[in-house]
Amino acid sequence: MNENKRIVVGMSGGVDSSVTALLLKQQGYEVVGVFMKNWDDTDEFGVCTATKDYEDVMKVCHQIGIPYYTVNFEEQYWEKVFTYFLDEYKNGRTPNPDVMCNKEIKFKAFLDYALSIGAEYVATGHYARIVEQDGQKWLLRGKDNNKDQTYFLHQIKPDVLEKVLFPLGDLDKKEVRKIAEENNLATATKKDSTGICFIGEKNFKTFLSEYLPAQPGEMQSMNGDVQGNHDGLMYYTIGQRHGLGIGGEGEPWFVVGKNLDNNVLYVEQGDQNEYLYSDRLIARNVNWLKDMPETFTCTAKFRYRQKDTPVTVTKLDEQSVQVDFFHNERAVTPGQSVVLYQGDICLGGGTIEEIIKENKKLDYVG
RNA sequence: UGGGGUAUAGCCAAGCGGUAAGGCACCGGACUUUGACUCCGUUAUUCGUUGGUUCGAAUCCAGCUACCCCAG
Repeated sequence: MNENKRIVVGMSGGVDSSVTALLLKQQGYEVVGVFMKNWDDTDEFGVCTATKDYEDVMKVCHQIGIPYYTVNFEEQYWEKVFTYFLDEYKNGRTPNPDVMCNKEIKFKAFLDYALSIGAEYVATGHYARIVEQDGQKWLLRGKDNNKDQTYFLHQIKPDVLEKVLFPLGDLDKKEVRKIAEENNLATATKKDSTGICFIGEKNFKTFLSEYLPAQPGEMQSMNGDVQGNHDGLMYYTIGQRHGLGIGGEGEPWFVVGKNLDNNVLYVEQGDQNEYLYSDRLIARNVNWLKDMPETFTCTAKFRYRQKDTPVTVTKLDEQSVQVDFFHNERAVTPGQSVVLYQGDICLGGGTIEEIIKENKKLDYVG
């Protein structure tokens, strides 16, 4: 029944997308493996480090018996993702490039490409589920809650769900590894990739310094005392502990904010420090994956791999919301995403713009 | 140039004659498709320096050096 349905699988050269392609092939689809090249990461020896990944894609596709192609989105990636990435850092915020990559590249440019070559669906190795209920498709967390990636997917448009398959959504990571091993896939024991795709193994600071000028300045505690010097505000994010180099007496020091005008990084001592906590945020660029009323309660995540926390959401307009936390939250950070859930259903989410505590906007978080 | 005090890892800091705690920082690793957080682990043959006492000294004594405090 699936014989004549063509599916394009986004293949990264990792075990997840390999198994994705395999499973769809076994289900009888006409599967095409496509490797996305979004970044020219030729190193100082003239070797493109994506080459190794593409070799793995080729091996796996041979094993499965499907055709494979490369598609180049470097231009779109630079324009839509990397520019955003740099702009956010320039403004002292902490961007989430992977969220943007899913929104603009994987589930827009890449999807359009797939449809243009006659594909009925695009599939990826994300740990997330799409289910249909009452004639509507909803995005659900992956069954393997530990690997759930809906946080990164919340910005994709609802109608995109009609065209996407996540075959790994009902599997645990362990099962995926097992399937890969049983089928002797070349990527069966390949280590999971982490880190920003275009930075890879490189040092984050070194990478960023190649694109943005660093402006060293003072680190101050909130009372104005100078505690040390920073290498440039963009290298730090709210709640960060390491890399400050402040030793001495007492508890560890954490970044609690930044002042772009004065080029000051604010630091305070102790994981429980009051300056790290807030009780409300304003988010914009909200994407809804489910119709919701003007105000409702649900749970939210402010960072990937964080536990859900109960909140009340109030729509300010179609694109922005106010989110009130039931309990004070630590290190909520502008530029990161707030993603809303009801049970396993991902309702959508937006970009954190303002942090508020006791009705006062926290200006120091930048 | 009178009196008193302190000198232990990058920074705090235990130790008080029996063979260098701990915390912070740093570094390494785990975790992780952001940046972080978190977790685990390593890090002083040596206690400002030179001598002395002792079976044995970071610990006691003396000289020297540095810093601090009080008087000047």
